[in-house]
Amino acid sequence: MNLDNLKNVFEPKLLMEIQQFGTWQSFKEGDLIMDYGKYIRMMPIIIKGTVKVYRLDETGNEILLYYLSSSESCSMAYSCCVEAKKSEVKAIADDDVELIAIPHLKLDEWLCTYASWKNYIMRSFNERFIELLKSIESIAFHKLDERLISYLKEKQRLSGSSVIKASHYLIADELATSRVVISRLLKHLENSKKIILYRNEIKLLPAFG
Amino acid sequence: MNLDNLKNVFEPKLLMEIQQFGTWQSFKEGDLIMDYGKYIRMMPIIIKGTVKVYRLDETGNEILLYYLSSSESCSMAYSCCVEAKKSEVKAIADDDVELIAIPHLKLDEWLCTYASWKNYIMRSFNERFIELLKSIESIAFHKLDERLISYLKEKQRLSGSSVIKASHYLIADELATSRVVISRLLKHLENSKKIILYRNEIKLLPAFG
DNA sequence: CCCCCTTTGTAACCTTTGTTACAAAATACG
DNA sequence: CGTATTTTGTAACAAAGGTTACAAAGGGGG
Repeated sequence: MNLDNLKNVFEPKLLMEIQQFGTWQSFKEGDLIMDYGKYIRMMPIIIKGTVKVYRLDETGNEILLYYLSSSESCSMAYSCCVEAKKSEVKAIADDDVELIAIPHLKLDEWLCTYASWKNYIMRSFNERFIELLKSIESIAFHKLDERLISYLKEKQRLSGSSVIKASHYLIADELATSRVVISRLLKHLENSKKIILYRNEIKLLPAFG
Repeated sequence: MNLDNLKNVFEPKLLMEIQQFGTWQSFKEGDLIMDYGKYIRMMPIIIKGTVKVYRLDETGNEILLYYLSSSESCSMAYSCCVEAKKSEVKAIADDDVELIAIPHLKLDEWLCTYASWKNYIMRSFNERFIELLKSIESIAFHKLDERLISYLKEKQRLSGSSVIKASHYLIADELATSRVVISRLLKHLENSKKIILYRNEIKLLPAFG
């Protein structure tokens, strides 16, 4: 593995430091990368694959915060590192994942020595922030059918494929509703020739938009 | 005005710098502190009063992000400063507000020179983050009646008073629903002896909890 | 090839929330 | 004091989403 994805993000000297001080880690689909309550001493930068980040709220609901993919990082991990706190999130490999873990001492150091690092961190925070805001907007102002469509489009964008592999149950879970409701809405979309349903698969047709 | 509120947050030397480089600003209830599209070159630290921070989403809905009160700061402003971007948020004084504005050059500098500053910034990000997560949780998993009760309790906590000054219309707006619905739910709460309704006022009774 | 488990389809019904419409009360303001 | 504006109360209805229950189809493993 190499750090080519990061070439446009960091200056060469910082890349060398990342190479030197970072630790390579590999995970297989479904692997638990980080769990609630563990101490975080490293911040991950995703090189390959996709990571799902969850949070457990006070009432025991597990909520999907965001997906991390190539060259992205986890703001929650960062702020945990800086404050030396236990993890409030759980991270699971959504497919096979390669990442490089940066020790927390370097996080601090680079903030002062590399402008590109500081910008990267700030941009990460901002992107996660905007991401959450979009979630709120989506839940607060859009009906489930619209949200489902956005969800499918996002999956399409992330995977680069018009065939989405997911069960109705999984989708329901990520949209915080029930399976029956999702099945109903998907069936509507199929009836209007926007998608075709298979077992564990949804094919988006050209008419899907 | 003085910086006593910040004594427990920052070390004395940093306090002096804040005093020296920060600019005092006062606003009256309802004043526009920051608007969409303006360049942000200062980060505010609230000394007195409460600020409401809004964001405009793609579909034109204005959404209340969070309240800022004493010794708190606005993470959105911070990341805007660092990336020299235009404001994506609007800030309105909820009552009379005193704040001290820190020029963006100092933001960067202090990050390296004062550990307490770095921690403050990180904690701010984290708090806003958690705040948003709570919003999502609330909207996604709780029914309107529960959300209304939380809303009233939060207002009570922030103002320190059991009498909440707000019209049904305002509440409906902040919970992203319609006035009629809020009136209905409030009337239920009144009928069950939890609150008493007046014009522009809601009195929380002991039974409210 | 059979059994089991997961996934999907569908109906019927209930609850919550949103909408429209209209009236009455409170307040602001000239 | 009288009129305009804002705020609140309420009814009646519509729509969206949640729940329960049950059947059928698909796939995996022995």
